[in-house]
Amino acid sequence: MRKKEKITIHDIALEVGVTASTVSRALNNHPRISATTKKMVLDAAKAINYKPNRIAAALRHGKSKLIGIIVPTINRNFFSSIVRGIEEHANALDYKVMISQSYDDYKKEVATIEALLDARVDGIMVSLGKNTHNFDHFESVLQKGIPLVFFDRTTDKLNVNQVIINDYLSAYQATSHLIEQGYRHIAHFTSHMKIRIYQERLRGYEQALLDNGINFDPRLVVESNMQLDGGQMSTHRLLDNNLGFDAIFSASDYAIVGALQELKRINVKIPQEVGLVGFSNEPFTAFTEPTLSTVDQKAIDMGQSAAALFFEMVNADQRNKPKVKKVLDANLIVRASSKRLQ
Amino acid sequence: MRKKEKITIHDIALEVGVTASTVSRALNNHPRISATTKKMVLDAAKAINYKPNRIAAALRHGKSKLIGIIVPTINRNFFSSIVRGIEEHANALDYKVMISQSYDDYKKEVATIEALLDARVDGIMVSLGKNTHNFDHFESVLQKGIPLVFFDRTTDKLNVNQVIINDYLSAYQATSHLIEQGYRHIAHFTSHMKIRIYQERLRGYEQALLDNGINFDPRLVVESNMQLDGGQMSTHRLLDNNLGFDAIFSASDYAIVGALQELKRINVKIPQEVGLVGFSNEPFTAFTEPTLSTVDQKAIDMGQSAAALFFEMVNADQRNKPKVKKVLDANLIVRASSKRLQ
DNA sequence: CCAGCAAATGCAATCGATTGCGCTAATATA
DNA sequence: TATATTAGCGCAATCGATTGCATTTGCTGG
Repeated sequence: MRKKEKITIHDIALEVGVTASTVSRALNNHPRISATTKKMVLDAAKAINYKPNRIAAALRHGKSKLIGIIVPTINRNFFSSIVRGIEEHANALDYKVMISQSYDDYKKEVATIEALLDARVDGIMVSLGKNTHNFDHFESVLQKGIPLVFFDRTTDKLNVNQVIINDYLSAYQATSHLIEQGYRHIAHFTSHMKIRIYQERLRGYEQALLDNGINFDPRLVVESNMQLDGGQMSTHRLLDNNLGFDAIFSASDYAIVGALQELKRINVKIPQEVGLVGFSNEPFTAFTEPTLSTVDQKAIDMGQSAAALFFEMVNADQRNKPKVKKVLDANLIVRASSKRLQ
Repeated sequence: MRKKEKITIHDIALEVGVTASTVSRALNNHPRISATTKKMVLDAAKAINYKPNRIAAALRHGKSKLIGIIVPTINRNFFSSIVRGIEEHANALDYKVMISQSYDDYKKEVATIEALLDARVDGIMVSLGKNTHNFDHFESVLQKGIPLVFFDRTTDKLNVNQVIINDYLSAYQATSHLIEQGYRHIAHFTSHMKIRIYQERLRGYEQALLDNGINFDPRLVVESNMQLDGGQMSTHRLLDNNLGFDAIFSASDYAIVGALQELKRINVKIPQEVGLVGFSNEPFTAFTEPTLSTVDQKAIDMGQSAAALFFEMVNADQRNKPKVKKVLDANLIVRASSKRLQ
């Protein structure tokens, strides 16, 4: 079984009796090629099983039809769903997607940007790492005129297109929900205050308290890494300081599970004694006992929006176009952990 | 701020006063280039911030330095961790990774293979979709001589390199563990019997029963989609048929959570009355109440092994090399749901 | 002093597709 | 009928890096 020769447009040209130029134009549906020739070319292409070499095309017109995506970790339902949304939109337009993970490591994020530029991607979509507070590595992307879209973990220090959810409003609604359920001493689990989403969620939390005549007590706001153990530690801090909280609104589902575990360990009744609301709608929030209320971020929508924004940038004339910030609404999902009325 | 001209080896050549050929060879550390010239070229390259155009290189020597990965869904800790393992290994060798999801859809899997071939990837690594029982789409990959590695969800109908865990042994150990804990009527949740991993896990389950003098009762083996609802339905089937089971070994973590929920709903005590063991060590198994015993598949190891296998194929002379099947050992993680002794 | 050889580099083709420009022939316009 | 258009296609350069085959230079040995 000998190796099949690679078949190129020249083979089609030979077959049809025209030149490669004509074949190329025919394949690209160029208006200056007659319908009959086009048909012959298309038929011949199919007949000899021609596959265009995207690499050659990419070299010629500088488009790789590749989009680079960087997320902190793909290993989260939220991020993998966003990627899914992007992929769906991109594949429909004949683009492929390259995924990289920064693991919340600043250096890796920088290196990944480099790698994507090396790979000559046509655009980059990023959700920032937790430790990224310097944005120089994106400047070179912008300078090269490569479309750049941020989603979810974004920054305002850079003038770029971004897609986010209304973190402020979601937090406001989640907190209001707890208040409606009769909780009054609501704690808040959060993370690095340099990160926009945590700032916003805190802001929504505060405003909801304010609007309902509840005093904001900074001691009830606890920072951690937002992982399971972070949630556990934060819970202990609240307990140890004897702050008498009766609910927790956490900016992360992982942290709220940590709280749930610790509270159950000391026989605190959920939701009767303490109400819990998380953030992200990770699948496991439906698996816990009791099930956890949380905020669904409509990840797939976000991915599709981000992709849509990207393709707008690709098609439109980009010079001096003002950058847009697309804000999606999230969805509070009320489950057992915060429902104590009725 | 005008657009920076693209800088190529010709710019370096001009700078140094040699030709592009020499520059190319110098950059690639060709032995016929003098050390001094090499140094000058390297210095100049750095000075003018030269970035090689991988697309051009790819076109010339037919290597894209891209690896395509296809998984059913990235949205599972197991798969995303495998991808992480592959990525780590690949990036270290200056390869990039393109991830695609088949969503367990046969047609999408076929289309994705096409797309990856179109993108001229240098190799493909696949975990098969649940509904893939025809493998013609891989034949064209093999014919083109493109390295192909299967992992986890593999098939023996194709002569390819593969990386799997010892599903048989893991199931044997999990079942044996339940028996040691005093359970005697152990049910098994499984899925499509066309899929290797489920065959193997069933086999291990059976053999463990046999070796411990327990009768194998086919009515205790329940097939489902292995999702949460599948686990719930399977549990009801067991209950409705009044089969008097006292443990479940599930080939999926999702299904075992479904069982856990249903059993708790009717006040069955876990692990006192019924013991549970899942498979995959999804993160949420540590979040449930009680925590779930499960089998850890060492996903990152698997990814790295798969990548290692791939690079062996790339480097070695591939003709007629016998295909290898790399079998990794998994790890039984005993948590509360199956620990009733002591 | 010159053939002989090796080291170092240049020349030019090549990978496959794209595209500006030009050419031919057919059709339209005057 | 002569000129102006236009449709349809070919020529050849191009994208940037690579590489087989020269070519040049320098050195060794006879």
